Amino acid sequence: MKTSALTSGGAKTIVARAPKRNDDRVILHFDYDCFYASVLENANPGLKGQPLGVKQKSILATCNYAARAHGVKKLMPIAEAHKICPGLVVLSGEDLTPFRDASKRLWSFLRSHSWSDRAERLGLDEVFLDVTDVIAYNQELLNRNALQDSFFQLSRHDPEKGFSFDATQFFGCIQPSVDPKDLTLLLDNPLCVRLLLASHLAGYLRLKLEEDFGYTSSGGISTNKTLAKLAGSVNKPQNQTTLLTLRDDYVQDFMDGHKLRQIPGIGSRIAQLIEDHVLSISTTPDSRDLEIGTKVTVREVRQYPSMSPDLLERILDRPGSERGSGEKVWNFLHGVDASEVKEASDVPTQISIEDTYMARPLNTPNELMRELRAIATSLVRRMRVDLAVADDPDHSSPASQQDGQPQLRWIAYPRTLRLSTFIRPKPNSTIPENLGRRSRSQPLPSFVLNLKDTSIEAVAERLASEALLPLFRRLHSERQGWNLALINVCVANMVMVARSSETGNGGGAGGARDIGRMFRTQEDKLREWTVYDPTPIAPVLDSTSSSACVTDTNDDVMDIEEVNKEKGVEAVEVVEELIETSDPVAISLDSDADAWEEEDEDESQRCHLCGHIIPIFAILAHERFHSVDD
DNA sequence: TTGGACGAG
DNA sequence: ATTTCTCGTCCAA
Repeated sequence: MKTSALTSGGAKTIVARAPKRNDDRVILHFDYDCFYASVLENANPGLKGQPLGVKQKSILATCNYAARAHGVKKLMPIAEAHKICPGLVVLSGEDLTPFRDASKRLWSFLRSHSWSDRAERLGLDEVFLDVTDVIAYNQELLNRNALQDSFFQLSRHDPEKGFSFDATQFFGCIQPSVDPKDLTLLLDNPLCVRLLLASHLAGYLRLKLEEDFGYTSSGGISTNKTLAKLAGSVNKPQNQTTLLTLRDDYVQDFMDGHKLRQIPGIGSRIAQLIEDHVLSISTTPDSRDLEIGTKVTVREVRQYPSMSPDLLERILDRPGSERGSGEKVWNFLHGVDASEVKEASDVPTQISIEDTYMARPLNTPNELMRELRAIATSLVRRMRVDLAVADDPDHSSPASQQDGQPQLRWIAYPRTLRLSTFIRPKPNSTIPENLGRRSRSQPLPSFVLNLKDTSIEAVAERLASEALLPLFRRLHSERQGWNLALINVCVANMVMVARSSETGNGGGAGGARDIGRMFRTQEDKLREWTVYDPTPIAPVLDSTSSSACVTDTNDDVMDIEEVNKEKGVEAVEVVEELIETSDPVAISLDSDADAWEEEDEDESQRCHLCGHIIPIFAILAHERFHSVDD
């Protein structure tokens, strides 16, 4: 990297130049206070104020502040917690459903306040928000002659929407602390004004989280994700901190005070390697302590002789390590982080279910199948919750659902199924490290995507016996006695599914449209991915049955006509997937199928394998299902 | 595409 | 009775 020669007292030292920070953005970070415990308290208000612990298996995943006052800690064994806090109430937190639901609601609310829709969840209890454009808008509106009586506009279109605030001071804490009388001077600095506005937005949002949803939180305000998150940790709980990035030494002093391991993005592995180097510890095979990366500060690493991105790269260089990680760490040490807050998405990139069995490892085929079934059931349920929506087409036949259950349709589906296991380290092995963690994957069998007349249990049973068990045998050839300590089943490699109907309301920028991306439907977002509306061909058939998605080799989605033009191929050759028709029985039981036959015989053709009428464009994909399904 | 390492809560 | 249950990214083969 770039270096510059400095002369100090005659001796020349080569010093790596500090990277340049970009303060163009405004980033908020929210961290809900002891989230799991708060969810359970809200579900059962009688618990409020009492010491509460949340249990997973044999340990406390977390606890509220009343419990912490008694010395209870996260990840503490239950028995120990009861000893030091006899009145401790312990509830199970093994089912994550209520935590996921609450997390999603809070995230949806926060998300509606980023006009660029950049709202990223980190775990269930943290959210990054990019509010750059909201802040810029309000900066222009600010009346310098009446700062005390300012109004923050949350909407471009509805001037009523917003809140009053005093723009002569920050909301919450600031870092570093500044003389109040200097503040008027600082207000001439546009960056300072933006951070001040952001502190009030964060304060308002935290207040709403508490009043409207019942969750207190900690907040961090700065110009990138790393700084916002670290700032938020300065004053917790129930408070917020704005890190003033007005001068480079403000930022550097702030970073320098942290231990290496505290920097998000520097994990135990990286911290260990750097620490060993800085402390000149020869790599003795047994020098690992429990606390890793907590001995050395950012300042000490930074000031280590001839420290530079290149040196860091060499320190971290090992097979499989990320290229450019030297520069990345170097940037972190200086509070530089260009990573963007990712655009909000309703579709997860993967869903996994796992269970651990350390008390009693699995060893017999019976135990194994029981667990595979249980995990498969949870997984199929999660898929239907997170990847499917109720199919209520505005213009379709209103009397379509007689039974209570709304018909579901996929908004995305996974292509890959993966099974991972962990073998418990044997009683005595010198380095009981990994190598116990292994996984195998395969294409997801298409029957899992059948939403019609198929109970979760039935699908899960098939999934366990026809897919997971074979995968398991690929991992472990032994018939039994595996000493299994963990099973993880994951679906990944998501494919967005095209929408079938309701492509309307293109232009109208109504006022209601604004605040809400809150009310932005999943369909709205998926429109970007939608390439083909099959309604004209199969107007009667349930929309899921005829959804298709076209993808070119660059994964860019295009209109089918354009694909034809560009590539000179027939439509049938670029139809990538057709879901839901995998089960011929389901089709034949569908009375609508008759309508299809009558109306579309011209453009359809009989499948020579199952004898059903399939629209011409879908024949290829349909035939693929016959091969996949067997 | 697959399997693993690593980092986050 | 140290190892919960996830989710995401990146790399090499």
